[in-house]
Amino acid sequence: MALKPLGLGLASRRVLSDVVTDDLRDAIISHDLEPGRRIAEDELALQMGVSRGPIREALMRLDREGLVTIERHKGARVASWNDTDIQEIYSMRSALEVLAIEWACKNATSSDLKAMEEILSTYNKLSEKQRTPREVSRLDLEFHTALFAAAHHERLFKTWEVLRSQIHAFLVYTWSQDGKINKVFLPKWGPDHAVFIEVIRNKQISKAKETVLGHVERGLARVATHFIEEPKPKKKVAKR
Amino acid sequence: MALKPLGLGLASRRVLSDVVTDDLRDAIISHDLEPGRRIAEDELALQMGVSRGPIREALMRLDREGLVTIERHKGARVASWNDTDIQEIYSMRSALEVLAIEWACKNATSSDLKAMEEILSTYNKLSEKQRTPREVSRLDLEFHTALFAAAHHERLFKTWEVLRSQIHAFLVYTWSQDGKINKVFLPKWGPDHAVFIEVIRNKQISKAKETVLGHVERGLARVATHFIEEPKPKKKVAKR
DNA sequence: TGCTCTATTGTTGTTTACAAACAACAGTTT
DNA sequence: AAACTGTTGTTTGTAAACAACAATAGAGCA
Repeated sequence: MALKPLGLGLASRRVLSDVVTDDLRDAIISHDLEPGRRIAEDELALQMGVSRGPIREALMRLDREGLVTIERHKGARVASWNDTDIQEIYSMRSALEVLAIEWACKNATSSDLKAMEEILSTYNKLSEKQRTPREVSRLDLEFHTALFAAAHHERLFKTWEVLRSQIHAFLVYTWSQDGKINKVFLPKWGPDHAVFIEVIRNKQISKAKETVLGHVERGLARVATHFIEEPKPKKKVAKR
Repeated sequence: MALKPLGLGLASRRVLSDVVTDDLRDAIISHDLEPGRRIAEDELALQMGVSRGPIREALMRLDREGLVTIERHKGARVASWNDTDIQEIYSMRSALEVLAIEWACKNATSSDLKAMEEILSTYNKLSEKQRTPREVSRLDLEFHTALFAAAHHERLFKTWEVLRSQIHAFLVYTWSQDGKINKVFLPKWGPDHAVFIEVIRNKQISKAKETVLGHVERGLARVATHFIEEPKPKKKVAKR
């Protein structure tokens, strides 16, 4: 059984369905499993060396996260994205992040701010070569996750986690396809996010909201161009 | 096996875990299962005449909906509410409904508007006696669900469904405890919601947003008073 | 050739049985 | 009396077998 013996210091004991969920999520985000691909419980169970129980549980969770789509009696497939999805995701993100930064202004502790600063400084320490799409998108989402954590709003955080998975799923892929966007975007990443910390610390709620809105909208603009070119990600019926 | 042979005309075939989920949800919302109550899989399985599989699935879904809380190796209990929860829920609701009505202004079809009007007229046809807290809260949530449907925003709708369950879970209970609030609230319900339909039809986005914001905030004010009196819903360790 | 019906096959839904984790208790030791 | 330790009982996590459903291919017929 493929249990990782000693991973990070985890709060609650890891259980098989957790392992399966995380592995599957990684596989989807890294596009090892292409969008539209069918996932049979039996096949996956055999491949991962566990029974179907934990697999079913993992698939249900990923369905909730929007990374797979389960149809009754028909099974699961990896979710695929079109421009409508992008519009939905980013409009949700705007609404949620505005709420998040509002609550963060009220509730953020100094350790919350410190956590955000550390992510920022981690980014600044990266060399140009280390700033791969994969790594930057990871740090980007980590930063925003820290923002949501600073809001101290349980339901908001859970909702963000769902959205984050979906964003992650197409962000790595999208960015890695576009060299020139990265050229203009990467240098601005640091200063851009430094503003977040500042407005939260000073509790400038209305300015904070504006900052977030602009930020998310620029993010959408970068991503959207990709999904106009690629008209309809035709559902490919993938064979194993 | 306790399958309801012919329920409503359902789109996809109902499966055991669906039945269990719906029954359990109803039981929680109607307070047949009091907040904090322990739910053992075996016990429930025996009681409903199904095996633990569907039960587990149902509990996981209701955990996602926020109606039960699952702790690893410790099982599930019915969620309980305090004033912090109320603040979280209503702040989320504001953000979501503003987004919803914005999208509804852009995307609502005439049949969407008709659906909302019909709920309104159903309400108006109710006699005073029929306007029980249970019935009114059901219609209220149905109306707002119609609003979210009119937005034609899949992810927004799913997020609303989660929130709706939670609201429903304490709304029936809260309202049924307070006679005088209903006296001033019920007569205004109809006109209040009629405005929604009007601003959507005329696509008055900014006015629509204001309308929604005020509406939700008044809702919060009504509910919040209840949770100030009742300081801490002590976790009662309920025996069966 | 084209259609319908049936049988087959592969997949998911459900059940049952077993293993592991946790919680409560009793007995022992200090 | 208090704290530790081993045991027992209850409950969840996992596995494997069985049943039901959906899709498909092929036989039979017009």
